[in-house]
Amino acid sequence: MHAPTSSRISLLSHSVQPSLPDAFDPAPLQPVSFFPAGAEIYAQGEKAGAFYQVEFGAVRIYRLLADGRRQISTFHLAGETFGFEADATHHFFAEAINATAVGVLRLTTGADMSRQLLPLALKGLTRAQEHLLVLGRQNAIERVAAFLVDMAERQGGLRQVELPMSRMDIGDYLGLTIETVSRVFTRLKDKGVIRLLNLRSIEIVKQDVLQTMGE
Amino acid sequence: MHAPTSSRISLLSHSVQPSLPDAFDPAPLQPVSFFPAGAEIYAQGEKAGAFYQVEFGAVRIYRLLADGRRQISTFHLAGETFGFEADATHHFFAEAINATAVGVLRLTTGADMSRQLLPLALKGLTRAQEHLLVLGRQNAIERVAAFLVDMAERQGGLRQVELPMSRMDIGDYLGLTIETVSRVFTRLKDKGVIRLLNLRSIEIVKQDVLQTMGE
DNA sequence: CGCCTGATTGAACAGGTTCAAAACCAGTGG
DNA sequence: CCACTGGTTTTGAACCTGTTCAATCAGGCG
Repeated sequence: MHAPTSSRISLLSHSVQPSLPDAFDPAPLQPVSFFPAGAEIYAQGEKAGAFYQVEFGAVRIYRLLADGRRQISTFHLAGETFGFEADATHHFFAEAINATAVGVLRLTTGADMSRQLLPLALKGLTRAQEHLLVLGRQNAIERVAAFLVDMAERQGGLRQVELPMSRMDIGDYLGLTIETVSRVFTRLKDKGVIRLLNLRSIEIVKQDVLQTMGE
Repeated sequence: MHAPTSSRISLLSHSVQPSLPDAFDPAPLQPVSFFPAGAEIYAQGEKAGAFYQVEFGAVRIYRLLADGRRQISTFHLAGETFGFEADATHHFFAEAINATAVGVLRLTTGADMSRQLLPLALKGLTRAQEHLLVLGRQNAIERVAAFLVDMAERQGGLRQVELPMSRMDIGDYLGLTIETVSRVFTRLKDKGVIRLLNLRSIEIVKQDVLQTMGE
């Protein structure tokens, strides 16, 4: 496991409790922890008790099978919140995809906390259930299309989309191999639906076509 | 849309608000609504604003693609609660699988409500994310094994498991066709892992083997 | 400039789907 | 009680999409 640039443990056990900011507050939370690319933020089985807001960078949440197969359930981009669990244990792994900063908040058990967390939990639940439809019933092209549309929306609906993650990550998110992801990108490019500006950024040329494919 | 045996609308718009029972209370909630097999409890796009607890029977929660492909995200058995949404709109369909009774509760916006709902939402989130691993990374035999183990656990861990739903429902839950589901059942039977007592109930003979296959 | 990792492309393969037919089961009526 | 009937499930065979294995290509960093 990688160590974050500023010790995670010391921050989590920080004895001075900062005043509770609004979970939706776009301003940075305190304290902030930094993780280099690939660093583990928490592991499955670890004790939970904090939650996190991405300041910059990107985070992948995933689970593993015994033989190493991996399923990424969500990516979290700047501004998004993650880390809340049904019980005191983390059921998933969280890793920084790139150099990432996350605001860390210890959980209190207040009613306010519930009121703030519930909308986030419900939104996450809806997203997860929508992703089930993609994995259970859509083919490779539809999966990639849905992924690109989602990423574009989360980045403000611009034509140009930044993909902070590798093909491997995309594959493990969409239940595909890297080869298939790569082939689908090529296919979409040849059809003139997208343009590959470089490995990590694409331009959506035919928004409507992509939209239709992914639903 | 099927009409429930006692009108859903009249129950939902019931002007007398019963005292709020504990969401975890195993005793029947009031009022109770009855639905015959296949009846719609709510539809995607409908206004949300109530939640439900299964008294007896079983419920499927699902989403559709434009061409009719269906993904069931969850089954709810007796005692389980469903129907909470991220906003005022239902994002999924809910249908009775068999003759089913559900307790109906109108939502209030209190802090108590948040505190009661949050654990349910978080549990649902964890379940959905675990199901993502099944759909994204497991093959047909592993999916069915995981499903049977889950159903067995939810029925008290007994050897004999009742499957209230059709092969079609199981397929749409596991992202498989009915033919594949049927073939896997046959394969598991031939291996001596399960016995098919009748179409809707199976006996788990080799619990350990099934367990290992599904993880 | 060269190396090393990640991405792309190619060809053979396999698991699950599709299409089709037979078997089974539950419910109904004689 | 049994036969009929409609729908569901099982079984079979051909097919297809995505995987696997392998080689080439590209790009970032020392």
